[in-house]
Amino acid sequence: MQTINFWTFFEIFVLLSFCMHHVPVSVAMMTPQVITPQQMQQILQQQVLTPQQLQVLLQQQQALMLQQQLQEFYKKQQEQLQLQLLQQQHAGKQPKEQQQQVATQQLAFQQQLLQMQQLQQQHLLTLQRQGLLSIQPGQPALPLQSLAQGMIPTELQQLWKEVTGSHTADDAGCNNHSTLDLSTTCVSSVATPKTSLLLNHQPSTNGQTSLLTPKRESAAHEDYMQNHPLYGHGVCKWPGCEAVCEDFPSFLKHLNNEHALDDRSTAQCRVQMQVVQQLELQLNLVSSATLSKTASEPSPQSLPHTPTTPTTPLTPLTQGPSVITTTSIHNVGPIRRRYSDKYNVPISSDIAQNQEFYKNAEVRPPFTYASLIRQAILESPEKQLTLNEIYNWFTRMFAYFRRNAATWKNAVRHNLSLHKCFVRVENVKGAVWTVDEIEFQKRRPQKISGSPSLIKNIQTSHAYCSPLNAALQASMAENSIPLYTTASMGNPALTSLASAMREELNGVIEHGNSNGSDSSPGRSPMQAMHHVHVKEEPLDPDENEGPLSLVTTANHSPDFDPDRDYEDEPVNEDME
DNA sequence: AAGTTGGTAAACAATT
DNA sequence: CAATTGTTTACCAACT
Repeated sequence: MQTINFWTFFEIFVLLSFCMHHVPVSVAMMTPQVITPQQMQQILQQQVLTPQQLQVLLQQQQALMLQQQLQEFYKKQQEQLQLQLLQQQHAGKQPKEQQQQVATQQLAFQQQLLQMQQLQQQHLLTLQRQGLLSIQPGQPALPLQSLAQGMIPTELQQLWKEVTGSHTADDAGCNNHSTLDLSTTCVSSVATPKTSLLLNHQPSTNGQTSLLTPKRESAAHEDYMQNHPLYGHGVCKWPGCEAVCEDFPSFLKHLNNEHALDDRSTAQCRVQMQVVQQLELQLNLVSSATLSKTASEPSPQSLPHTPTTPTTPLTPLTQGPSVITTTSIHNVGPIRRRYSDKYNVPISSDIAQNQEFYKNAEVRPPFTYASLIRQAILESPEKQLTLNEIYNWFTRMFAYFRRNAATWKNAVRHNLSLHKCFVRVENVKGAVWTVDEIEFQKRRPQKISGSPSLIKNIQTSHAYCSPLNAALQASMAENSIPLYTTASMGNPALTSLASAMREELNGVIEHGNSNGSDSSPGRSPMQAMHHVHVKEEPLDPDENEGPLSLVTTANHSPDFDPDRDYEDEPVNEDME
């Protein structure tokens, strides 16, 4: 049965996604007004935000994405329902059971939608309270687009810089992880006309629309304390927490202890983004599968990039003002934080799906040099590259590496020499570099931090539940994220997704085996799947990347000239 | 607290 | 000769 095959793939894919803590990307592609997960990730990495700001940002993003989805979803839901039923009736082959099943699934979807909507409204309320979304009575209601336009990355960055840097005297309030008081300065500084976001909503009547001013700071502070977005009715409202806190100070203490910006909360962010992505993916697939059910399947690669509607604008990341520019957010000083290892972002799919982003935005790719070099080599047809070809890959793929060439080229050479996983092979016309995959995996221990119960949940529940649902439940339970996808998400129309996953799966299966005796608690079944032919020694777990089966397309950045020498490009480091 | 890992800088040799 | 390629050491910061 095709359906069974599909679910098998789907199941594995979902598990894989969560095991890898894969940062979703297609959301950003399809709803370009929203911050990309990468930008979110960068924000996380830079740790310029307090957990509260992060939470707000996350909620904001979710609200935006959900709102954008909701409008179209209703239409498509109806469309699809009718079309499917029609098709099935005409085909006459489907037993009534299946028709009923389809109808049930439609219902489930709609329930899910309702939950999303409720969540969204909750988010919006929270945002209003926070002052991040100001609803101005005097202004005419603007279409959703204008809200989205207020969310361009640069402005957000500016916003956060403003928030975190505007009051060094009271810096501990906003910028220190160890304290959680989102001071009124934070609130008032974001609630400026410049940065306030207009929402296509009726003006609220509860007085929350007024902008806070410095004069009202103390009063506002009181107000804020009473209206802390995460505190209400003596209960912590962090998603899924609901811890009882007698008073506000104890709540703050609780917040500080339990919801600090650590691996756990960032994992929550990722999972939530993932959830949204999965939902959107489903929405997209439902509609596309409906439209092309009898036709050929859409190409797998095109799936994540297919716009929801033909009118969806191109990603603003490639457009003027929205491009993340050097002056806006380029990293100051050396970045010593490690990304890929910590967050287990699969480099191949990240790069593949965010090619345009990395090509145009001067954002440092969240991977180590070693990972990038390996990626470059493995992407090549012969799985080998000369040093210069590696250089070229860097500059071709990443705008970030079109500057400070001396620095990163030195780093590349340094890495090539230093790491055993890079093997120099003498060639007829010089030398090329190859990757010793075993060595590479050896030196990259991986953990899924503190989630044995997640593994357990997945293992025990995926067998009999809707796979995605089970994985979501498990993941969100682990990460204390409320379940707003309780409705069954199964839908036969998602078949086309299977082929998209097959590629990734092929890579995984082909890739790995383990010594088979791994029973460490923090290990996921998917990780175990990864080691297939690595038997020699007790290796550390994989990186979960698999052999790069998600092939990147070869379109070059329009503004990148491969012949140009970026080495001496004047860098506007300019004045501080 | 110590060890590990990764990024940067730099000295230097070998090769082209 | 210069430029490129490759090796190595040192230091720092983040992380475990």
